[in-house]
Amino acid sequence: MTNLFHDSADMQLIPTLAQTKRQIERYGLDVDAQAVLVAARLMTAGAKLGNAADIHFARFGLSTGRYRLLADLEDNEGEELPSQLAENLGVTRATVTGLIDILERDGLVSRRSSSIDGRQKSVLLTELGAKKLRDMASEHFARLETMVGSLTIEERTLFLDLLGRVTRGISALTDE
Amino acid sequence: MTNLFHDSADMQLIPTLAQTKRQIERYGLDVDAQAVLVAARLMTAGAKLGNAADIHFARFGLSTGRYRLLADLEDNEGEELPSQLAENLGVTRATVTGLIDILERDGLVSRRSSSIDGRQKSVLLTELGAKKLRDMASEHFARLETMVGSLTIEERTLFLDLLGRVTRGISALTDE
DNA sequence: ACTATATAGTTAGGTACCATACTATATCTA
DNA sequence: TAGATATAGTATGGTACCTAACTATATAGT
Repeated sequence: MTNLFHDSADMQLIPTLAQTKRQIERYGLDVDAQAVLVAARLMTAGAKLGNAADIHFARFGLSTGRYRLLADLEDNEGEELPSQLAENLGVTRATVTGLIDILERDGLVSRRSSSIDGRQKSVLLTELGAKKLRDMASEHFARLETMVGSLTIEERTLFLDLLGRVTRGISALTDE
Repeated sequence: MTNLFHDSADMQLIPTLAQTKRQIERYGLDVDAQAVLVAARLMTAGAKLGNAADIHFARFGLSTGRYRLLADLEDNEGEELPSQLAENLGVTRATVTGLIDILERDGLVSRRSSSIDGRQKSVLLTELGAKKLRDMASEHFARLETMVGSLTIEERTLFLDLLGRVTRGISALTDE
C-alpha cells in the first residue's frame, strides 16, 4: 500500500493548531502554541520532504545521501577523502562508508589507497558517475524549483533566514 | 563516535549558496539558486531536527513516532483505531503496527478487539501512558519553545505560512 | 446465498541513517 | 626508539519508516 496521504495538500496540517492548543491547555502550561507548531510541523515537513526526495532520487538509481555525496565530489574536482565527505555532508564516517559501498558497486565512484598516508583511501568520481550527474541535472533542478515555486524571490530569502535561526535552536532539544 | 557537527551552528550552511551556484552554472541551467537552497536546507534541517527529536524523546523512553502516537491518542479520548492513527500521524498502517507493538510491550497502550467489526482492534491509552505524557509535558514543551525562541511571534506565523506553502509543493518531486 | 471485492491489521523484507567498537596506520612524547 | 595516543576507514548492530504481500473479516453484486 502506498501512503498517498503524504502527497495530499493537507500534509501541512499535522499537527493542527487546535490540537496543539488543547495539548498545552490540558496541562496548564504557559507556552506559545505557534512555537510548538513551528517545531512540530518542521519535523513533519522535513520527514516528508526526505521521503519524497528519496522517491525522486530513486528515479536515477540513487538515494538522497548518495546523490549528495556525488554532488559534493563533483564540487571538489572529483576526488575527496571519506572523512572530508562526512564533514561536508554532515553525516558520520560510518554512513559515508555505506554510501561509498553502494556507489562503488554501481560504478559511480572508485576507491584509491593513498601512497602518502596508508590509512587514507580517497574516493574518486568515475566518468559514469559524472555522466549520471549531468544526465539528471536538468530534471532534478527543475523539480526543486517547481517545489519552491509558490514563494517569491524575497520570500525565499526570508524563509532561509528564519529556517537558519530555527535550525540553530535545535540544540535546545539535545542540550544538558 | 558522536557526530558533533550536527549540533554546531554551521549546520544551516549545508549546502552553501556558493556550492549551489557552482552546481547550477556547471550545467548552464536557468534556475534560482535560492529556490534550490530552500529545498536542500529544508531537507537538511528536517533530518537534523528529526534526529535531535529522537534524542530528546529517548530521555523519556520514547521515539518521535511513539510520542506522536500517544499524544494523538490522548487527543482522542484515549482510544483510536490503528487506521485512524495512521491517517492522523501521516504514516502507514504498517508503521503504526510497529509503534503499537513497542508501546504495548512497555505498557503505555493496550489493544482491544472490537465486538462490532471483527477486523478492528482499537488501541487504548493506559494509565501508565497518560502518566508518561503528564510527566514529560513541562520539559517537552519548554524545550520546543526554547528551540523556536529566536523567532518573534509574528515571525512564527510567517514561518508557518511559508513552510506550509513549500510543503504543498513537495509533490513536485514525486509527480508523474 | 455465493462469489467477488474491499478493508483492517499484521508480517516480511528493504533502505537509510546512526552510535559504538574495531583494525590499521601515523604521530607525539619521553 | 619504544610506548601511548590520535586518526582513517570499516564492521556490527540498532531504530525508524517504507512497500508489498498475507490473513481474516465485512460488504456488494448477481
